[in-house]
Amino acid sequence: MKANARERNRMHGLNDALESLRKVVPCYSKTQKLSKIETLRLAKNYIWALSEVLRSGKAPDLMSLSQPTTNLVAGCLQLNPRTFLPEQTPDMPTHLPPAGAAAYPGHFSYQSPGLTAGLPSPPYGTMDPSHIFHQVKGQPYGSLEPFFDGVLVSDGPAFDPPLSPPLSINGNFSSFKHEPVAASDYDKSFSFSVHYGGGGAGGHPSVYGSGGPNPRCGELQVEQLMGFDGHSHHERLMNAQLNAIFHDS
DNA sequence: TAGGCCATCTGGTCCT
DNA sequence: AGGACCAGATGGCCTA
Repeated sequence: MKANARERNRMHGLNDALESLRKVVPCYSKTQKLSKIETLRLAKNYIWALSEVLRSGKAPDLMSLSQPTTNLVAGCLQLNPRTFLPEQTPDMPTHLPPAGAAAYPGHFSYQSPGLTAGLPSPPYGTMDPSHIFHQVKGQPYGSLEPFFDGVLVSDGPAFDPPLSPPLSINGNFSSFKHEPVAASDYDKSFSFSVHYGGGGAGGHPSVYGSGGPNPRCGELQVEQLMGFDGHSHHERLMNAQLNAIFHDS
């Protein structure tokens, strides 16, 4: 019994730490908790993305992303590339779709070898750009350098080999939708919200969900909520890119 | 009913 | 010896 109690407390401490982590990754939602594995993956990618921002001084370029990530960015956001990448014309895509993508424009799909899986992690959470831009932009680099010094030496993406099943993302660029979302489902303090569907069960989205339509979250939407208008177009694009990155696995 | 996620129990191993 | 850590087993809860 004593050993059990210790083990319980130990696991509670672990869960408390995980909960703290949930609150600082850009998908925190009070109503829809990220699973443990999703939290860890998201945190890993969050750190990587922020490191990229610090290293390069700009938002991560889609070209530097893995193919699944790039597909995820496009597929999940369901954005027209013109919206996503304002400088390019729809006739001559330079960033999207990535190599391996099928048809363009209008629609592409990337079928990764092996397993067929849906969106990697479909939390209903939201992302506050301040998580990234206020803390990174506003943070004097000097105070961060001691922490990152000697760490950010690699030029390549710092992603680990995929621990999760390969992604299979189907993106339809032509359907950019604005649909109202029940405000009660989300923390109103967030100004930027991206959420996407997924399968799974157990009261929360599945890590390897099928991505099937769902009354609440059948598709990822980029929405204009309060405060969103205050951001420049470019900044919104950066937010969208980063947000997508954080969901890669 | 199957599958995902979770909490808990439990035995083993390692460390102090 | 006692505590920390780990991993396997088990059962509950929930949703498709």
